Amino acid sequence: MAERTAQRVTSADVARVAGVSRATVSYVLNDTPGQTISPTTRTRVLDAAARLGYAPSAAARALRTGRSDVVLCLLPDWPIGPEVGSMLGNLSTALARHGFTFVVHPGNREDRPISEIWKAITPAAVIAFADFSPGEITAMRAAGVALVVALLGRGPQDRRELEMPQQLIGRRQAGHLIAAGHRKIGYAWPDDERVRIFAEPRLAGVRAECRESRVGGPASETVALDAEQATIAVRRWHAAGVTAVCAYNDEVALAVLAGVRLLGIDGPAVIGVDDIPAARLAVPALTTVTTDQAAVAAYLSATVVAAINEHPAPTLPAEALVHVIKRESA
Amino acid sequence: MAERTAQRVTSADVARVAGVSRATVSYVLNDTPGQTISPTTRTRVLDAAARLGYAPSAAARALRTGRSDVVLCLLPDWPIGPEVGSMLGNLSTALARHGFTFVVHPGNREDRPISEIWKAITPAAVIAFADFSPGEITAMRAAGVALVVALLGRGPQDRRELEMPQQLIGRRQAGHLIAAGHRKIGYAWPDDERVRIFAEPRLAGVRAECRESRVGGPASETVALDAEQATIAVRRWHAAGVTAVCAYNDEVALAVLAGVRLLGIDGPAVIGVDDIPAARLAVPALTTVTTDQAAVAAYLSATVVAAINEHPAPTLPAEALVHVIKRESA
DNA sequence: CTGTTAGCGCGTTCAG
DNA sequence: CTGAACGCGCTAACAG
Repeated sequence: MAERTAQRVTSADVARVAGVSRATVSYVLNDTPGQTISPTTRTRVLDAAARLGYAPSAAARALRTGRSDVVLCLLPDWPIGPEVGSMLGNLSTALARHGFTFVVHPGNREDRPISEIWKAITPAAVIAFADFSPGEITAMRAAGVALVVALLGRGPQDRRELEMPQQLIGRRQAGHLIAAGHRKIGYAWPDDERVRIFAEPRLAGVRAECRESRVGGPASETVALDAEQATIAVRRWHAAGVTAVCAYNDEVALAVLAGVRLLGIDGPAVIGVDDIPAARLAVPALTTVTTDQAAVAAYLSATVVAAINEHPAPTLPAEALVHVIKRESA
Repeated sequence: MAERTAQRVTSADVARVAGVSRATVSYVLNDTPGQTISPTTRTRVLDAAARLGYAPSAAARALRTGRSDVVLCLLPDWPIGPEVGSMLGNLSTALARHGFTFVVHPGNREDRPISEIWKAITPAAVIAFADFSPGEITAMRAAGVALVVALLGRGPQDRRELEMPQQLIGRRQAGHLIAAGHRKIGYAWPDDERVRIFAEPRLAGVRAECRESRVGGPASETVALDAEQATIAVRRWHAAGVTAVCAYNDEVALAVLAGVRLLGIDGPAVIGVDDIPAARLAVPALTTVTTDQAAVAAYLSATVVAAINEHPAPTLPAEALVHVIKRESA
């Protein structure tokens, strides 16, 4: 009995079974424009491929075409929550519809230079949350990466596709509080340097909204995720006459609420970001702001696809992107 | 002025600059055993490679060797929290130390057959949370994927590396409550079919611990993430004489606490899983159980590396893996 | 020892 | 619709 060495099925196998050349197999399977293949042959090839379970080697294709259908996303090393998680899931779905395979690299950037990563993947595009260095961008371009997107960051030379949505979050928070009659706003800044990249545009949004409404600009206090420590910030706001606080996210908001409770005062109104499950279970139930992650994902997907095909970039449907969920805390 | 077409640097370029053959370049760069290269030549090659910024084409290498250094992790479509996120980060770090590139695919399995994904990546190993079908496993093996691991699942033929830690979580929860004197335990089951794969082994752990301690086995109630709805379960437990509840995770635990608060009763003790930030901020502060994600990641990494090198698999240091964080709720 | 030549792996694509 | 070459790195066989 022969050994059942499970060999990879190649286009040569398909060609042999179908009784045609490898070139023909390629033309049929790719629907190559400008090549006319008789229906009979086409069927034979398709049948053979199906019967053999043929799967083209991604490596060979990437080698030949110089580009893969993989879109790589580099995650920063801060803890990602379910919100980002669901956005990535949506993005994956959206890109899949355009024939791209979406993968995420969760490693700390310090582990190994990011060049190691895209070298191992040969992606069509790279998406990152933080900035790239100019050298990195050059190197990637040279290696055939079609598109490099930095979602957030400071470099003026970069595209920052997520900057707007983040600012919008701050604006909506402040707008909600101001509409409720508050005239002195506080900002609860996260006690984690790593999320600064998100916190900055959010605070900028709050600031802009306050300025435009001529409301006492945000009094920013750093708030750790600890009731005891949060009391310090709460006391300061209290002394400064702040009546409402925009928090970086729901967790920080919960910390503020915990601080208020600990002090036993009739604290400031609080509004969070994300609508984590714990938000609606808190006392008082937390008013918060959510982003339509599916819409963001669709926008990012469209951006990537457009750039790879050298089409103009789509515009962000900014208005409908962020919603306030009104509960008891503000 | 010539066009500055940023061409990819290939080993041929390095060979030309160094004045040697491509084979020599390969030998030097890979430290090929059994080949002795003079220090002079070696330096010349290394220098040239460095100067040109040479990066071997992963595609070509994968094509030639039939294997890439990528380890692919397929995520299920349930929301992943920071805990899993940090585990993936640790796993990435650990695998990087062994020369592997770790990527995660966050897409829903319904989007496209998973075969599309590993075909596009040609990974050395695939890790998934749920089971693979036998057909999938065969296909992957045939395509050269060295290792296929299902972390959780039911197929007896699969490796289930994470089942133990999950059961351990349940055991620790129940053990803590029993040690505190409780004699009738409840279980708060999540209202999300997708996490069943985690919930089942955890509940099994609780059940086992109860049985061994001859304690009133877990009275399981489904608890939605809503205070109002949680009261139903709390009432039932109350009527049944349950004095302490193990929750599927911290969020479910918070829902139980919210239900208790709403009823205004002197509710059961509650213990969660994960230690999310909101746990310590709750009233009462939530007692919970955490898993040492770094240890799990190290173990998984070792498993993957061992399997790829066809070494025996390591054993899981089960004992030190799960810790109780005692707060006020239990 | 030191290094070279040659051919493979597999899908794509141009000239026939 | 086919033959043949190509993209790039690896490695067996071989010459100095």
